[in-house]
Amino acid sequence: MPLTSIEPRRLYRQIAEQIRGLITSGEYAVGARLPPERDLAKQLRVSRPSVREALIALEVEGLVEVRVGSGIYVHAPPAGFMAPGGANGGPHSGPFELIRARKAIEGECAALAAKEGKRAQVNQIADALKQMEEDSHKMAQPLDADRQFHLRIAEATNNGALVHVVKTLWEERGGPLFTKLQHHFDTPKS
Amino acid sequence: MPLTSIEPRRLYRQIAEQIRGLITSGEYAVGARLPPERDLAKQLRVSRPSVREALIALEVEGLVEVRVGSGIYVHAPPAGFMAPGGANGGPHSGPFELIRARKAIEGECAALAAKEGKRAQVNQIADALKQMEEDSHKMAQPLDADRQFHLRIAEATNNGALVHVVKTLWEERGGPLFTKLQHHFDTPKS
DNA sequence: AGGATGTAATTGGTATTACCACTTGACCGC
DNA sequence: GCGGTCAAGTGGTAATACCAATTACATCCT
Repeated sequence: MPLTSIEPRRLYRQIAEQIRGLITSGEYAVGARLPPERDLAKQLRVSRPSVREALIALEVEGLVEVRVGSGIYVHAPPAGFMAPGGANGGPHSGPFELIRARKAIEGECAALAAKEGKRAQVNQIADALKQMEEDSHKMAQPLDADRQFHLRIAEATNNGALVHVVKTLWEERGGPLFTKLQHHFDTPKS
Repeated sequence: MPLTSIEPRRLYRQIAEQIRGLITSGEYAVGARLPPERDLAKQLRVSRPSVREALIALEVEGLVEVRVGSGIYVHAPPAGFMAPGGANGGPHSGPFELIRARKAIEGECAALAAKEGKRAQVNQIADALKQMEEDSHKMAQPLDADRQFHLRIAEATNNGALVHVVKTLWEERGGPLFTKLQHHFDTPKS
């Protein structure tokens, strides 16, 4: 009984997500030094290696800069995945942007996949779609199957860059500030 | 003469570099499973946490994919370039993927921008376009202006997520292995 | 014999601990 | 006042242990 096929996101991604949230929410401005690794580990109730892994991920993304013996500093805001200021009056920046971006990009993916896709890949898409329907009947959130569906389409384009983009956009889901808003719009309609 | 500011590169970067080399040199083809973390640590004479940090960096870059309990697999080569020993049959996946991805996504951006864009943003786009023409007359590579052009279009969609995606795809350019190939296809035609 | 099933080895994930190198700032002597 | 020295703080790396998931193999039942 495949209930809700969980997706155990790895710790370092969750931690990175949290820290990313601290930065983008304005908690730590550009140039500011965020708490030492040991404090972060204690606050987040995780081990220091895990925190380090998250920080390395953020460093590769160019979000933070690590200065040996000094600390970790905010390097550059991601230039607008979400609202910059904490108490700002941003109209509809947030889940809406992600959803519309996904809509646009995944639409193009489908078009490309239709031309480039191979038969096996089409079958994978069909499988994901069927799985999604089954989950829907079980009153379960079809999150994972939905993700699989769109991911398979992206893969059918035989374009690694597109796959990466789609994957990234999906991972932005589950963010610290999104989830509580996201499900308002995620009623079975897509 | 400011000497050479030494840069004690951190271990995980050196390790990542080595593994990256193993991948791009064809030692490990796409889909292949590279040695377990413990073996890598032993071969490289470093600790497992360091290897893990390097692997996470590579994972963030999209080079490898880790499957829990199974192993680490090569996900997508940054470019299917002129490696002689490469036994891959991929046609020409590499810069082409990026260019086609950009074409698809930026096309959608333009459509969205046409609906959402404000007048000032349209002017910015026009400015970037003019700048690009001027650069072209100077026989200069219109790289930056070109980037500005597409970036302005993305910004005109008022969608931070799309801006980020476009920016990311452009940054993939200038990569270590791309530049020397890229300009073959970047003749003034886009 | 063949398929289903359970079990053990492999492998990544996380935690704990310790120690080293570098940076930084304060303190002290000149 | 200026310079050097030292100590506290912080990231860097290592070693180890244990857990969880996967996979392969052996086993058993039909």
